[in-house]
Amino acid sequence: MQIEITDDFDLSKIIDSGQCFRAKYLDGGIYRFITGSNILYITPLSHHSYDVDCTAESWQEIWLPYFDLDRDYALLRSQIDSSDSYMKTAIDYGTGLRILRQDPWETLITFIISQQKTIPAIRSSVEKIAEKYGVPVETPYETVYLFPTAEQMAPATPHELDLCKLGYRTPYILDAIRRVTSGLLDLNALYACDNIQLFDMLKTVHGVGDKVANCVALFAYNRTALVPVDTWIRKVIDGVYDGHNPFIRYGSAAGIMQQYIFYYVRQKP
DNA sequence: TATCAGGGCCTAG
DNA sequence: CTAGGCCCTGAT
Repeated sequence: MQIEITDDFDLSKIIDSGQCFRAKYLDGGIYRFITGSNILYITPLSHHSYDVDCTAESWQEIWLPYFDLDRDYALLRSQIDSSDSYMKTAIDYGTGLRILRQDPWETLITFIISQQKTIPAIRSSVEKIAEKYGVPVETPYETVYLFPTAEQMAPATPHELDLCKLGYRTPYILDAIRRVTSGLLDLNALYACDNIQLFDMLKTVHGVGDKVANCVALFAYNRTALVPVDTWIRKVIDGVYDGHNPFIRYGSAAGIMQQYIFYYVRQKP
């Protein structure tokens, strides 16, 4: 099926933006995304048109929200304070980025793992978990292992998880599994919570601090007013903005601005 | 081979 | 509130 996307949409930038760790580029111009039990192969054609291997219903119900395509990013970019030259540069550089609406469970586990790891190391651990506990799906291109649900991960032992190179994070993952499978933490119910409630509930999980909670809120629950502050963003706030958080002023788009700057500081030559 | 930092968080003091 | 420790990997 062929679709048209006229707003900002750059698949390579999205994949390299550090918010998702299983999306990838295959050969032949094909990009692959996974969410829940859905797998998408998408190929840019020409002039805002793309080939996707899903049905119209699936595009509408799953992938359109996944890529946050209801939001007008070009409009957002046009509303930036032009006196903020660093922000302007970052946004020009990162045009095409989008904030994904990912699966909350996968996002929670992934960002617990992310602490004190490089992106390649995160990818490796997440992939190992999928291969060990996830359901395999045969596609025309490859065997994909879906990211396991909390229930599917429930039998995991500390020794098994150690094989996924989680290090000191293993007890954190076990705590997350326990809280979700017991109903103590209902990730679906959190969609209805306000930002503060969501943030506080996520932080009840051992190993989830401010940064990880903000990442899950932003990259799964699309809470774009929230700004994860990691070491890179910290450096920009301190070095470029003299310690003053430059994102707050953008209100409900603050988290999106953070993503442009995160991408810029990581990728710029 | 050795060293270092990596999208932090928890605990003790 | 702050310092130190944490398990491991990828990069140099």
